[in-house]
Amino acid sequence: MPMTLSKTQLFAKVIVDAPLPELDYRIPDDMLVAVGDRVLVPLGVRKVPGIVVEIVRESELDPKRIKKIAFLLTDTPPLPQEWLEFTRFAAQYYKREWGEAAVQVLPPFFRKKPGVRYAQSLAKIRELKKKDGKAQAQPMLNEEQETAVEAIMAARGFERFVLHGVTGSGKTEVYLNAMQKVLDEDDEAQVLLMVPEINLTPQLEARVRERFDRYTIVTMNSDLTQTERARSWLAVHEGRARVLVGTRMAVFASFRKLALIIVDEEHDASYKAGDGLRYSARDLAIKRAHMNSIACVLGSATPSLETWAMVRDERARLLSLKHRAVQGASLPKVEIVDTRNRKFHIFSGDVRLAIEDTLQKGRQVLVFINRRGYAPTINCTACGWVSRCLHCSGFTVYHKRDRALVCHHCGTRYPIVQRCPSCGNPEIEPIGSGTERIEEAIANEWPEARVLRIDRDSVKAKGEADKAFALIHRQEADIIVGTQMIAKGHDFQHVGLVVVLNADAQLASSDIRAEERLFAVMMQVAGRAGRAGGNGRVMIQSRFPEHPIFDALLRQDYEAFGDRLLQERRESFSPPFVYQALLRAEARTLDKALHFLQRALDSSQEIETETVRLYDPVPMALMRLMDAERAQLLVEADSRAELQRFLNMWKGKIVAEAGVEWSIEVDPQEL
DNA sequence: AGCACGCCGACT
DNA sequence: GTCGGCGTGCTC
Repeated sequence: MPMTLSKTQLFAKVIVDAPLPELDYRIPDDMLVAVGDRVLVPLGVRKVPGIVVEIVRESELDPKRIKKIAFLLTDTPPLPQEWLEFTRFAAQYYKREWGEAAVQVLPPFFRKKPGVRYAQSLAKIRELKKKDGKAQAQPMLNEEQETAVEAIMAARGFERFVLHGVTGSGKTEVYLNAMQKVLDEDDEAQVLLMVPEINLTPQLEARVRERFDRYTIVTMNSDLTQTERARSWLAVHEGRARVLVGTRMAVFASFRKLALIIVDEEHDASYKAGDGLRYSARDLAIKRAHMNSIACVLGSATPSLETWAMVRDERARLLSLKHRAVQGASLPKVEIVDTRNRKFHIFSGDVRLAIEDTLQKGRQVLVFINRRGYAPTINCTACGWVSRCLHCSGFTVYHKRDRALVCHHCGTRYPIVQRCPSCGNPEIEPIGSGTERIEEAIANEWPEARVLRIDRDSVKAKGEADKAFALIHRQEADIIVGTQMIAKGHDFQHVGLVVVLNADAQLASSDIRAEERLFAVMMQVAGRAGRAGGNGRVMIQSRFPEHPIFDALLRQDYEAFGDRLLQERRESFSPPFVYQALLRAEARTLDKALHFLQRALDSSQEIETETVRLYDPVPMALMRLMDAERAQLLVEADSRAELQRFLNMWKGKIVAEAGVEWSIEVDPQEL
């Protein structure tokens, strides 16, 4: 019987970067398409990038409506099944379409049709070869570190570890050892080391590179150029790179053989994506480890309560580093300075004395204030007028140096007013203090000291921050005033005193996570003092010195702190004991946004559920942002599964309204 | 998401 | 009389 050469028509299910489900396309006879291939497909009048997720023999659709795949991108091997499943999970968990999530997390470079220059840079890319050198000498581990590494290596399949230890306890050495063992064991194995945005410093990268000289290491973060990012991505995708060090986006890299995931500073807020797919890279890292049956290590001096709850109900194994591994490092002495009866402007008498004493000893002082600008707002002394943004529902911040009133939400700048716009009074005064004002006060009080301010305004351009930090290391500054920026990732050898101003602002916050964040930041700030030579001092000014947070802080006792907060959360039915999602709406007017949410709330009545609770629509904390008025509706459930089940049913019932933009956020970090 | 189509208001 | 506003609907 003669061979029939008529080919069977095949169809590809393709995901694209749009809120659309999988779309069917005809595969041209001469095109060899596989699952995971990147393609260009016609969509409406345009051509868009897509990914083939399935190949089928039949389509439900009217054949006339099915278009052909326009182009097959053959520049990279197909995306592996594991990556497809992982992105599908992420999309469905965060209530987006698969394509939106998957295409968005590919490096921009791989979202377009290749040209000549593209091919050239790709060839250059592939020059990054898999290395195979000699083993490195390893620093000695102490007993705790040894135990931690052994526990991680003994993991069979999926297991969560929480590596808990203060600054200087040697967490990094544990990561590096575990990584090394995993890499040495299997010469295909790959490791993902995730770091917060601010921590991917050249210093850390250099340390990892030096240690893993024998392996190809790549990094991934938003500072890389498109080509650099593509090069890293491809090296991991093709298995040439064995180690990926990256920020939250790295969780979506495509691996050949992922064998270990480490999330450093897992409590850090930068793991949560603020736009697009609002994922938590830490949560997804755990899920990905689970899907790959491998270990996931979460490291922190101050674990998030979600993570601490895992430890306490034994979903994660706690590995504690209680002793300082770093030579010469000692715990700084923490003092709470009672400012209830303040008779001073910025620094209490004790703090002033301590600053002078430190300067005399030739050591540096770090002053930490969590607020940039000169003053949070300006105020008319006669009628009480305060400067506000025209586009947002917030005050504008007085920036003295720039001679401007700046909205920190939308960036709008306004000229300084000479007289009150409301009553004409020429006396207008700054209210409160930011970094600029503190800098000014210090310069007045200690005119001989060299003062350096570090915040987002003083080190705007790329590289300026590194220059400023270098200045500190060379001891060319005596007093450093700064925001969070100075708290993270940098080891200052000559700092003898850390002063914390304005810790109270966070204690007064209504955000349930404010206290845990304050604790984390203060532990971090405290870690800046006394890295070398001991006798480091930390002074925290507060009007609530009896607050229990300080008790735990004095003893540097995270466990007690975490347990107390968990207890409070349990009693108040708050996360991590309940699971939350928000339905958000924005419109030209608050009424429209609230109306939409009310309708969505009504539509939820039809859904049968016992444990899911919906709250009334309310304006958001920052109600107006860039001329949009915003409101939200909180949904709570006793389990993730219940919440997911409810959201899946609810999503289909929500009816769009003209002029109202809406979105669902799963596991919001702020309400 | 993008993009086209379509139906009402102020401009060369 | 046309340019352009954004409301509506569709994309395999």
